[in-house]
Amino acid sequence: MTGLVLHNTLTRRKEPFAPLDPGHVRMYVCGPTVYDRAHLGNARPVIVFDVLYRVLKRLYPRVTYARNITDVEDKIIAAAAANKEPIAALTARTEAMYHADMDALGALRPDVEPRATDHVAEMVALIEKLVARGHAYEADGHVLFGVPSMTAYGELSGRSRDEMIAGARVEVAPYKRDPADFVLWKPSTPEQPGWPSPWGRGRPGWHIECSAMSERWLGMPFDIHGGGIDLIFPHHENEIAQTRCAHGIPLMAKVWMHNGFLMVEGEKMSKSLGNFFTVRDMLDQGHAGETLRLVMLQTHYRQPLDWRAEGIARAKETLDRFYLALRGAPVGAAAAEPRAVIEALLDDLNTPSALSALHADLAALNKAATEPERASARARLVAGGALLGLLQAEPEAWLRGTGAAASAGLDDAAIEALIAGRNAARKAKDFKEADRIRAELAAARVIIEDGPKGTTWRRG
RNA sequence: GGCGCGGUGGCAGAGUGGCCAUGCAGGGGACUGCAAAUCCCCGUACGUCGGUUCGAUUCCGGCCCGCGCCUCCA
Repeated sequence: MTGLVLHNTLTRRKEPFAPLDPGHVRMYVCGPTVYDRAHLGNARPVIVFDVLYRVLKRLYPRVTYARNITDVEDKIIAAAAANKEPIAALTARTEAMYHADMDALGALRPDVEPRATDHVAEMVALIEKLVARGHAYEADGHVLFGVPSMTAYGELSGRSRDEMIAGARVEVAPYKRDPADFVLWKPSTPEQPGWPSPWGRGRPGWHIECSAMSERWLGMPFDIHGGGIDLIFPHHENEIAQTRCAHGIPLMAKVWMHNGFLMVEGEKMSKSLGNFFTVRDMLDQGHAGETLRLVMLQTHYRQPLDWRAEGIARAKETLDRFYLALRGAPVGAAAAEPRAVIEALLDDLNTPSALSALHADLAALNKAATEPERASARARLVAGGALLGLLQAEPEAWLRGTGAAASAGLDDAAIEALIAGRNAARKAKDFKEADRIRAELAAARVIIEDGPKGTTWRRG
């Protein structure tokens, strides 16, 4: 018994987490469709489930985290055509950018990142099984899942087939036997990417890849399936239908977790509103990945998150405070994570509460009197931060700043020279000159602090 | 229309049937050449109307407001 409690969308409540195999926890999270840069909304689940991954690794001997890469999809086809480049070139480039951006956010790489195009055979086999069991049928070159064939359809999203049809706003394709049926396989034209199948050359529908890849890499059933709240319906509902019906099992994944929606300045992020930001946009504006990560973790994962410029600035200042304390403390032996941080995370990943606990540890470090006490308080803070994927940078490097923000103004040597000049003035009691130099540094966004051990500086 | 989520102090944001969130901002103090940082102290809250209860921000119901999903959007 570890004490980990997670909110399960299937039951709409928090439940104690008990792995199917206590020796091996298996988690699947829906990954990117690689046709464009990852935006902030894509980044949220990556960070949320990265924290869960860290917590699970801390609690269990073995964790397998799988996150797919969707590299066949109609938006990809359209984007490649617009760029006049081969699909494989687009997906490979986008995947590399995705990795670079998620690495910048401090997200650990999953244990496996299966690509859809590497699992077409498994998808075809799964669809054949569904056809054989009477859950799918071929019509007009498509293979469709027959929703009425599954009585339990709708358990995750809490909507019945009738409700879905009643609310449907989209015209039903004529080849569907039932308006709720969804595509497992669709035909490709000669220009479109396609694979041979019993139903002719074609490509997979959206949902089937996750059914195929989660089974291939995690086995069935597995422990945790995660993604954004907007994936509950139809994506996850349909994944469940496919997997359960293909195998005749009552459960695909034990716990289904969904992170809340991300808004920007109170509005839905969209290209038409001009508030659409990619992770790279933020990094290019000079924000550190760790700052962006903290913004995400300051709100509980199931709550809606309002992304605001104000919040980014505050998160940066918060990290400055932590790193300021870490810089001033001696490095000692590694320590255990603070209990309060762990307990907050065990309670359905309550990261705001964990951060609150981390602030208490920060205060403890600032108050610690002796060097051994300071070393141990520092180690606890770093260990607690590690669970959240924070505070792992070199404090001096963090405080001096990185990238564009650091190189824009005075360089390190110039700053040191000015500080030396100011200290000479201070020694001579020429405080007017000392203050002038301080103002000069401040104008270059350099903050200096006179301490008992001399003057330190950081970029604000 | 159907399904679901949320409305907490100046701001962000946890949480709880009766006692503290936390951070920022603000006020006071210590320290400092002055600052900065740090430490100490302080104020202000639970959309609305009812109900349950000895007691509700916390449970239940109505209402108002905001948001998400409803066939390929994380």
